[in-house]
Amino acid sequence: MSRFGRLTTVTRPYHHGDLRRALLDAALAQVAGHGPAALSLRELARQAGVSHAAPAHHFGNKAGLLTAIATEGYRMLASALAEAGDFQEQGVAYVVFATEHPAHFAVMRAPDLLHNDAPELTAARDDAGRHLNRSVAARMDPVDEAAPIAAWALVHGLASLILEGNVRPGPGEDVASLARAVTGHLRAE
Amino acid sequence: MSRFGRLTTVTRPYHHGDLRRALLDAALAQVAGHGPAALSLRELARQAGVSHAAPAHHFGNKAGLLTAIATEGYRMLASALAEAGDFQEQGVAYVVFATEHPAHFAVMRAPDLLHNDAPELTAARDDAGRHLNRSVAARMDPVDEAAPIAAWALVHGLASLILEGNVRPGPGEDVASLARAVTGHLRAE
DNA sequence: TGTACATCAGTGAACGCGCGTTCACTGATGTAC
DNA sequence: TGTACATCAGTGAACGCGCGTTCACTGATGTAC
Repeated sequence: MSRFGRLTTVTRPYHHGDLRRALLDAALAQVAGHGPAALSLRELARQAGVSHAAPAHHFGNKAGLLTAIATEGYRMLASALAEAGDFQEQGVAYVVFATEHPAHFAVMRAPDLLHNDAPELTAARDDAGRHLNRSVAARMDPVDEAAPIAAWALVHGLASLILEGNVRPGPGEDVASLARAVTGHLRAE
Repeated sequence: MSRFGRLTTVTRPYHHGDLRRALLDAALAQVAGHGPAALSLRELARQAGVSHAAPAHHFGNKAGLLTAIATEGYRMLASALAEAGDFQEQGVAYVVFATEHPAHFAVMRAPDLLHNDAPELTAARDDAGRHLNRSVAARMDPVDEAAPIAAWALVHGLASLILEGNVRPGPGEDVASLARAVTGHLRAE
């Protein structure tokens, strides 16, 4: 028997190992299926094989758990935007992020369910906003206020349509190339 | 005492008058506030001043009520699209519909909560789709598959951003004029 | 090497709540004669 | 004009359920000495 034998027997060890992460992942699966409002802490605990009171230990309450997910989402989005080269590629990155992380995206859009003033959340959100503003400022005519709104609406709408099942990349096409084709329809300045 | 005196006394009459409509309106208010998933039939009944079992009488169950709302929404959208002159004005009409009827719009986007195969629902939805296709066919290059997707994404995204509180018409501007300015950024064919 | 102790992670019972749905019922209304 | 009857609208009690949160607790682990 290995020195970790105790951990690999059929009966679960008392300590989970990484329950926090396991709960987050179970929550993401639940949100992807039924939306953030329908999230149930007891169902999470069941999926993680843990008592129903355990989630409170890590997140305090439901809003705490969703706040952790939203924060994680904004951090991922910020780093995706940071890596994207120019303005159009940021749009592509936005669509790709939303479709690859639909549960994070949905939670980020449901501020009512979060501790919306939690410092780590607002910090992550501001960080993502800064990356966007940088490239908008670099490209847009500052007088035309509708231009950045149009750009944002286009990528936000495409992401929504894909997530809601109304639009799908064609054969041999991925989300990024579809997003590139669609954002190509924005008028050049 | 007028001949309707009985109906205007403080104690409620046994028959409501138009309970069906009253329940739909209360449901729309609830959905606008908390989304379709959080709709509670008992809360509706409370607001309509009626016993909690009364809604079942009119709609069977919760999905039946939401299906009635979605059907009504598609009918309104279809007639708004029918009245809009050209393609761009249809886009404007889409955004205006979504922002003027946010609760209908939200329910229409939540097919999981509906009796999605109900004949009156599918009929209304198909009708709205027909109006859209007509004007898309009249204007778009049939080879460029991304063009209608871009148009739809733009108006859908703008509607979402307004509804989520991320974008607001400027001073002296209404939703329609904002939508016109934004859709003007689509590349002409 | 052993032992005492602090700390952390997870348990399980209990609470009170609001919900959707069912069901036999009663009040009100309209219609046929 | 009256009366019997069918139909419709809404009632209220009851059911079983899953939920979030609290709380005193126990198991497991790490650390100081």
